[in-house]
Amino acid sequence: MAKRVTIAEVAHRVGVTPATVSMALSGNTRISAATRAKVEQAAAELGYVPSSAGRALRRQQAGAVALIVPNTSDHTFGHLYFMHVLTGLAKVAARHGSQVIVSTSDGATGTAYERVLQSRSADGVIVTSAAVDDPNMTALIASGLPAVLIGNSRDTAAISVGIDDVTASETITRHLIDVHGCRHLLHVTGTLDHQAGIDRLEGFRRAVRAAGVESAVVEGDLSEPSGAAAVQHLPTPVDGIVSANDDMAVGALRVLLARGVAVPDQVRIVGFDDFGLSRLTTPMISTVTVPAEEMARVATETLFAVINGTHRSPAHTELPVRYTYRRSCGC
Amino acid sequence: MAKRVTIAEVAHRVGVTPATVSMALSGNTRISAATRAKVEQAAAELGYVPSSAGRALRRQQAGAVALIVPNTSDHTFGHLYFMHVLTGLAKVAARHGSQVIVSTSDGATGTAYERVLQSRSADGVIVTSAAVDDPNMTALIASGLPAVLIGNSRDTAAISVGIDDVTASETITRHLIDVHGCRHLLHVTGTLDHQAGIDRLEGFRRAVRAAGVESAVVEGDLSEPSGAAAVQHLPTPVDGIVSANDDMAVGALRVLLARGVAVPDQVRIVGFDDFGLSRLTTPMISTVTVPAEEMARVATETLFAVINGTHRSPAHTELPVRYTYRRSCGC
DNA sequence: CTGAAAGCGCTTACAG
DNA sequence: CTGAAAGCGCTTACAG
Repeated sequence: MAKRVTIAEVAHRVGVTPATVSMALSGNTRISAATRAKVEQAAAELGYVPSSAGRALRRQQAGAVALIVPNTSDHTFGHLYFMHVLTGLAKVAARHGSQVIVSTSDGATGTAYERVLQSRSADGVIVTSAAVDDPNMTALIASGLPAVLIGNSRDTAAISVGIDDVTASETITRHLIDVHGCRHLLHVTGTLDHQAGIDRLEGFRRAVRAAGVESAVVEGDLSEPSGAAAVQHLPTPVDGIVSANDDMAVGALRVLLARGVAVPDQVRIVGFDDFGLSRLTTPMISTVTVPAEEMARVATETLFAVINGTHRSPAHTELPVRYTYRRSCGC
Repeated sequence: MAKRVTIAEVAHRVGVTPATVSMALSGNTRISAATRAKVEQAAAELGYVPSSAGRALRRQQAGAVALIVPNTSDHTFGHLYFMHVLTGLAKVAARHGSQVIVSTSDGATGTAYERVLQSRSADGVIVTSAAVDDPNMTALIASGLPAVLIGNSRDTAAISVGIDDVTASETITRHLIDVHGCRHLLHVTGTLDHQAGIDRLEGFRRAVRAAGVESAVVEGDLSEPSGAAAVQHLPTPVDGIVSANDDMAVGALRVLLARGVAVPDQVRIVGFDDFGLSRLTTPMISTVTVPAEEMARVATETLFAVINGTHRSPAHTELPVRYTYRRSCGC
């Protein structure tokens, strides 16, 4: 076990007080250039790294931000999504000299993020994929602790970063109708206790209503099997499927191909997310590219603004999506 | 900003000293049951959560472990792999009441994990995917700080958890030869500065040598494009491909299918990892299922043993793999 | 048995 | 301008 070097040892070697070392290393102009040079050299020689605990206790801030991962994220969607989010978060946190804590909110502990915040392990949290009216979420927002939500929330007190799911869903549905001439559309929904699921359904409805085409809706749960199940017993002949995510689109695609249905010639399929899956299938899946990493970057920048008191008023930032048309819609 | 409750406030409300509160909450028998009950109630009412910084400073341990993520993990492989690792790590850390820190070792900072350890932000680290003879890695191991490696290392001082890549690669190669009658094999290697790449190549060589079949080797970099490139200009007619990971197998598969080559009828393909991709292609890819999450669980349990002084001697734990034969090899 | 001090490592407000 | 104390919140070793 390598010994840890304290500020006192650096001070002793240079022949100054710990306070001087602290100031020298933080670039306080009160310390002469000569002293600073000596302190810096001694610190380097000894391999001094400030204790995060000592610093955190004194400064009254942890020097870390936390990403709250809901326990419901065990499938591939979750994996890819959270790595995009984690990547974006990590980049911004590094830029702010902050550590990243990943906190799993397992059912038992319940309010994992409250503990993270109250123990001051983290100065703020990024929360994502919360269900609408999740009591933990509303409590968190009400508590006023620094928190930024990735996604859309009805809570007007929330600070959040998201996309316009209604418009995105409407747009890609209209693409099937207007560009590819679909007249019998099926929507496989996401989880309808999440705002994204609700909004993507709403966008679909708007598009089919405006165009006056036939439509059906099957409720899914974002998993690949639920997408497969949704097309097992089609309620009606269908020439286009709008899936609320790519995983379900993969499931639907697989079933159709196995059944000898030509995609996109007989049935066109579009998905949502573009976190990695949609490029792997044959045909590749046309989808709404959700900028997860950028959402995380913006959310984390916002979080630091909240922590530093720069940002106060609740606000929602909306990021643009891209539409990535591949083979599965006929493009 | 919700105010933070300190142990002093709990003590004040109950009319005891902070020391008594600390002992009561930790279940110290010195405190009477009656007092403990009062303390617990007051703590609950006030919403007291111990400060992690205060506790860390006093106890001289952070109450956190860190996962070091190399910067080279930007592709999907990395995403899926690290989420498996992170999932396993998080479960074990939660069981030990420890936080999880994710630390990106960006090129600039270089020895990110040393800083994490020296600043005492974490009590130990899990490191993965390090290159053979990575100087940072050898320095870390030599430093004696608590660290467990996921993967195989030549460093005899390292504590590590891995699989037998040589045998796994040999076994799946022999499967192509013995079960499916392949006689002209191609190996697309992983990065050969990583032990896994070296070992998987070695296993392939052993199998083809023992069986006396023709073979060729193309060096890849674990990315899907490099798998595609490997089969663009085949050096020789090939009836079986052993790819050092699934991403490259996907790339190779895609090129062959686009060229009208039947898989598995004309060319059989197998991969490595089974982190999620291999089930998405058509045909699905036969592969070696690497138990990434379990490796992480075992590694993290070992890490806590090292931190607690229970585990001292360097050791390597080897976990079994599964062989998941799907459509791409003809099974 | 119990009360209260000491001290973990740091930084900044204060005294000189 | 500079030296050195105070104190962040906690836990345990010590004094009584």
